[in-house]
Amino acid sequence: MRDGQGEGRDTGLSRELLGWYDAHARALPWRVGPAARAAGEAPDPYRVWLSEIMLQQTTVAAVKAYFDRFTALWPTVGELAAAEDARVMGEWAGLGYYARARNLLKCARIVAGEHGGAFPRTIEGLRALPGIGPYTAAAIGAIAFDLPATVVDGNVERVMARLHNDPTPLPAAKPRLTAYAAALTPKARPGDYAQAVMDLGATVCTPRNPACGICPWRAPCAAQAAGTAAELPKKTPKQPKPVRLGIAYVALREDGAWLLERRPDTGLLGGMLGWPGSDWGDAPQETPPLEADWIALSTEARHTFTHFHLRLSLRVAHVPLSAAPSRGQFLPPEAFRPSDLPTVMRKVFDLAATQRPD
DNA sequence: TAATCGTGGGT
DNA sequence: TACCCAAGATT
Repeated sequence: MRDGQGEGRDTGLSRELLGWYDAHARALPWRVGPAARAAGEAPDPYRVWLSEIMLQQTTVAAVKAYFDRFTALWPTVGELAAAEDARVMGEWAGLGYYARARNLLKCARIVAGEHGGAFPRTIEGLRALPGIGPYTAAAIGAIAFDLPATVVDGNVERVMARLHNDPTPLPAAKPRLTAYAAALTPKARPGDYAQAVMDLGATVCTPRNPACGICPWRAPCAAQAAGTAAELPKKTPKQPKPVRLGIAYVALREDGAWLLERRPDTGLLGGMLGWPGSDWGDAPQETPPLEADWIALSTEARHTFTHFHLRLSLRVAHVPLSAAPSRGQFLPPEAFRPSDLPTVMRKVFDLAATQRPD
């Protein structure tokens, strides 16, 4: 499909984009910018990996503080590998998609224990590690090791759909968009190029109101010519979110300890701390974790997950030192920070700590 | 293949 | 308010 003409065009396109990146690259805590890179500075594969895991389905703005905190606490993969599970899960709390944190630890321990602390330098080797899929393997390979790998994230899908004015809805369009992206990937500076396409998507070729007027790919863009850029990419309609109901129990012992439980490693909020409670469904049943004078709060906690809305009714109780719960364990104040809780559970804490029972 | 898995910000 | 979206992986 790619004849001599096409090859030349593609080389021109990547050169245009790299030139734009040299002038407009975002400065990011985990990034070695184009000037420093040209001067020979190499990125730290640990920092590249950590940032890529955090950035999965997560905005740059949300990641920055977590990245700074993690790298301050654990500057190397070996130190992260030696951390306690509960500590890492607590630091990840609030960032979401908690399987990432569990796989982060698994991966760190494999790299530290089986690879001498060095990340594999091949796409296949990276891809074999927990939490590293097709995108992340390509990103680490290109950015950390300058492997000629093609990254395809949401930015790249959008940029390619517009560049080729492809109306095929996602996710069905992904294989073709991947082929488009692969055909454009240059052999020179693949790491900078990968970051350049993503920067273009994040700052110019945005989902809404794309800034086509300042785009380095304005001339070759088929959607720009057709006037369809803002409508692409097409996506298949999403399923409506059902409402689920639940009950959460917040017990405060007289010495200031809170009754919390560690959720199982699999499923929603896996591996995180939470308040004991009912199942979440159509008709939750009262399942208090201990006998007490439970007081119902008038305000429920509302939270929306990826695929359902949750309304949690709250029950609070003050209990004596002799309290013997059937679930969970009492954590004294010095062993528990509200920031260790996933957001939905922190909402429960905030309501229980501030609402007056009635 | 399709469902599951979080959260905060923007519109 | 409600919906969309963000550097996806796993099963």
